[in-house]
Amino acid sequence: MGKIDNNKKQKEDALLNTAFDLFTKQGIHKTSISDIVNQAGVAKGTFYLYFKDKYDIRNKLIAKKASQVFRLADSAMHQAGIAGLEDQVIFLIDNIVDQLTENKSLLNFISKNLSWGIFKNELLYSGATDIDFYNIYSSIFEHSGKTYKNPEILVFMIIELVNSTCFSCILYEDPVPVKELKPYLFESVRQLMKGMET
Amino acid sequence: MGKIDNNKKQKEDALLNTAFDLFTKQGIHKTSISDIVNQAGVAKGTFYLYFKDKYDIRNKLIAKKASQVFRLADSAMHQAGIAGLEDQVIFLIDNIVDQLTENKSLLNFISKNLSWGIFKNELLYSGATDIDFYNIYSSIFEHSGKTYKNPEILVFMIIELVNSTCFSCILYEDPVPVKELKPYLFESVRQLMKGMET
Amino acid sequence: MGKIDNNKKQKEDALLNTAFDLFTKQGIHKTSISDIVNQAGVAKGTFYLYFKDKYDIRNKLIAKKASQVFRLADSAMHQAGIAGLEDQVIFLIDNIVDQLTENKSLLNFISKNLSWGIFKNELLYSGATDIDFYNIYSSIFEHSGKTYKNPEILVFMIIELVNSTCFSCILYEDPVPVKELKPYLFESVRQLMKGMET
Amino acid sequence: MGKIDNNKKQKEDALLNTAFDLFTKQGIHKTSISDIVNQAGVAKGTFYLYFKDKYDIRNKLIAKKASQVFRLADSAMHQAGIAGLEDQVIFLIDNIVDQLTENKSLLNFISKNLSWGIFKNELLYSGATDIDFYNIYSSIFEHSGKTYKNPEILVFMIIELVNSTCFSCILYEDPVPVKELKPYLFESVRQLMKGMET
DNA sequence: AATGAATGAGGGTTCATTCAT
DNA sequence: GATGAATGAACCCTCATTCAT
Repeated sequence: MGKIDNNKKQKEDALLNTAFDLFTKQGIHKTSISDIVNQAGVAKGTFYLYFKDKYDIRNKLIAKKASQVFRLADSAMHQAGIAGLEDQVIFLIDNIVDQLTENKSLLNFISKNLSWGIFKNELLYSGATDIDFYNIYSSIFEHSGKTYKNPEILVFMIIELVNSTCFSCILYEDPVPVKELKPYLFESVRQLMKGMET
Repeated sequence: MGKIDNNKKQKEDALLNTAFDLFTKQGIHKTSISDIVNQAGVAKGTFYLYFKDKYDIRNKLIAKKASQVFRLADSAMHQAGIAGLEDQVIFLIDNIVDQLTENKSLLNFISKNLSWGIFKNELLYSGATDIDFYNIYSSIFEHSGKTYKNPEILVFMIIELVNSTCFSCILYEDPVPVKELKPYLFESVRQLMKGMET
Repeated sequence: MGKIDNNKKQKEDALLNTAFDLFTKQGIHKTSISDIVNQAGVAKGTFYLYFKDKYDIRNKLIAKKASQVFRLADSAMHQAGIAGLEDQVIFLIDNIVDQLTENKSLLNFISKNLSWGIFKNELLYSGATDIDFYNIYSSIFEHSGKTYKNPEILVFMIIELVNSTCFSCILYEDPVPVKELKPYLFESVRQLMKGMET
Repeated sequence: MGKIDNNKKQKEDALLNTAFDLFTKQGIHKTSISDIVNQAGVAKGTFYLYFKDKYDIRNKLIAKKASQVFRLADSAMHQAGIAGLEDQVIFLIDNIVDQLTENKSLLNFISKNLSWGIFKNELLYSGATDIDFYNIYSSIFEHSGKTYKNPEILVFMIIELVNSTCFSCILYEDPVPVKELKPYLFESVRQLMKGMET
C-alpha cells in the first residue's frame, strides 16, 4: 500500500520533472507527450493516468514552481528580519527577481504562463500547495499598520508590472539589463504603494 | 506591371486579413496554413511566395494592427487638443484601452504577441509601417519641457503595466473590470512619471 | 460457500447489466471494458475472471435478453388463450414487435447481433437459459394438427422477415412506420405459412 | 489536366479496391486506414484527400458493389428475355443469389452493411452510380399490367427476406444450404406478391 | 507567378491485457 | 478471488512543405 502509493508518487514526480525540463528547454508547443514519457522512462499510457493532457501538467507545474519561488523569498525575508510593509514588498520582489535571473528558463516558463487567474486560484486560495500564500499576504498587510484603497488591485498592479518588465529585462536585457531596471522598478513600486494609501 | 503588382498586393492583403480573422477567432495554434489559404481563396503554394511560415505572417500582422491602434489614439489626441505631457500620455492610454475594450479579439492578439522587442523593432524604428512612431514619441517628450531620468525605461514600464493589467481586466474582469481599474491605473502612471522626473 | 457464490453471481450480474446498459446506449464498439468495469464498480482484472472478452459478454447478453422477450410473448399468448397455429404465430410476432417498439435500444441490440446460429444454439437447444424454447416451439406445431413441408425453414424465413423489416420500420420509420407495416407483415406471414402447408 | 484527373481517378480506385479487399478479407473493424494505404501504395494523408474516414469509403463501396450486382442481374434478365413480373422478380433474385453464392466475401460485405436507407438513397434515387435503378424498378412494375397495394413495402419485404435468409444459408448453410432454400424462398416471394396484388 | 495533389512524420489518445500485490 | 497500476502497440488524423504542372 505504502509501497504502491510511493511508486505512484515517484512516477508522477518523474513526469513533472521531465515535463518541466522539456518545457523550459524547448517550449511547450515543441514538447510532445512522447518526448516527456520517453525521457521520464514510463510508458505513454502512464501519462494519462496522472494528467489529462499537456495543459494539465503545465498548470500543475506552474503552481508547483511558482510556489517554490514565493516560499524561498518569504523565508529569506523572515531570516533577514525585514520590517515595514514597503521594505518587505521590495525585499520579496528583489529576491524573486534574483531567483529568476539565476534561473532564466524558470522565468520564461512562469512569465509566459502565470496569469492572474492562475495566480489567484492555484496559488493564493488553493490548498493544492503546502504553503498558504493567502495568509502570508494577508498578515503582511495587516501587521503593517497601513491601509490601502484597494489592496487586491495594488497587488495585481505590482505583480503585473514586475512580471512583465523583468521578463524582458532579464531574458533580453531590453530595454536595459535587469540590474539597471531595479532602482527604477523599486522606486516605481514604492510610488504605486504610496499612491494607494488611504 | 502596375497591374501585376496590384494583383500581388491583393493576394498578400487577402492572406493578411484572413490570417488575422482566423488567428483572433480560433488562435494561432489552431489555425493551419490550409485554413488561411482556403478562406483567402488562394492556393496553398501561394502562401509560401509571400510569407516564410505562420509566424512570419503573425509578426507582420502585429506591426500592422498595433500601428493602427496607436495611430488612431494619436490622431484623437491631436483632435482633442490635449496639452501637457502627463495628460497626453493618459489620453493615449485611455483611448487605446477603450479601443481594445471594444475589440477584445484584437486585444487578445496584440497582448499575447506584442513584446517590447517587437514593439521597438517593428513599430518604433521600422519603416515597415507608414507612420513614424519614433517621431511622435520623441516630439511629445521634447515639447513637454520636462526631462526624465531614463525616458525609455519609463515608456517601457508604462507600456508593460498598462498592457498586462488591461489584458486581465478587459478579458476576464479579474481582479476587477477595466472600468474600475482605470482610475488606479491612471493615478499609478502619473506616479511613475512624477517619480522619474529629473 | 453459498455466500461466496452469491457474491460471484452478484459481480457477474453487475457486469452483465452494466454491459447491456452501455452496449445499448453507446454501441458495442464505443464501449470499452474500462467503461464496463468502472460503471459496474469492479476492478478491471475482475472482468477477465468472468468473461473472455467483450464479445463473450455480448453473446451471453443476447441469449439472456432474447429469452426474456420470447418468454414474455409466450406467457402473454397463453394468458390470452389464443388457439390456432397461424393466430398463435401472429400473436407472438405482434407481441414481440410491440415489446421491441417500446424498447428500441433492445431492438437495436438484438437485431444487430442475433444471427440464426446464435438463435438456434444459444436459445433453442441450449440449457443456458432457464426456459426451453425448443419445447415451446415443438409443442405449438404438434398441437396444431397441421404439417409443413419444412418447419425449420418456415420458422427461419418468418424470423428473418420479421426481424429485418421491423428493424428498419421501428428504428427509422423507413420505408413506413411499423404500425403501417404490421398488416402487410401479418398477411405475408400467413401467406408463407399457407404456402408451406402439406 | 486530363493527366492529373486521370491520376486522381487511379488513386481513388486503388484505395477503393484495396479497401474492399481488406474489408472482405478481415472485416471493417480489423482494417485500419494504415492497412489500406500501405497496400494501395499511397501515403496516409492521401486517403483523406478522397474520403472523410473509414465509413465514408465503406458507403461508397457498398453503392459501387451493390450497383454492379444489380446491373449484372438486370442485363442477364434482358438477355434471357424473361416476361411477366413475378418471373422477372424471381429471375433477378435467382441471379443475384447465384452471384453472391459465387462471391461470399461480397455477400458478407453487402449483407452486413446494406440497410434499406442506404439502398434507397445511394442506389435507388441517387445519380451517384451510372445506372438508374429507380427507372428499372419503375418500368418493371409499370409494364407488368398489375398493381399492388403498396409497391414500396412489397419491394422492401422481398429484399429483406431474401437478404437475411440468403446471408445465413450461403455463408453458414444454416438452417439449410442455399440450394435447398431456393424453392421455398421463390415460392414465398410469389406468395408475398400475390398477397399484395389489388 | 500560381497551383493543389501528394507526402509521411508525428501528433494526441485509447484500451485490451497483464501481473504484482 | 480481487485488484488497478502499468503497459505499449495501434489507432485516427493533421499539416507544413514540396514540386510537377
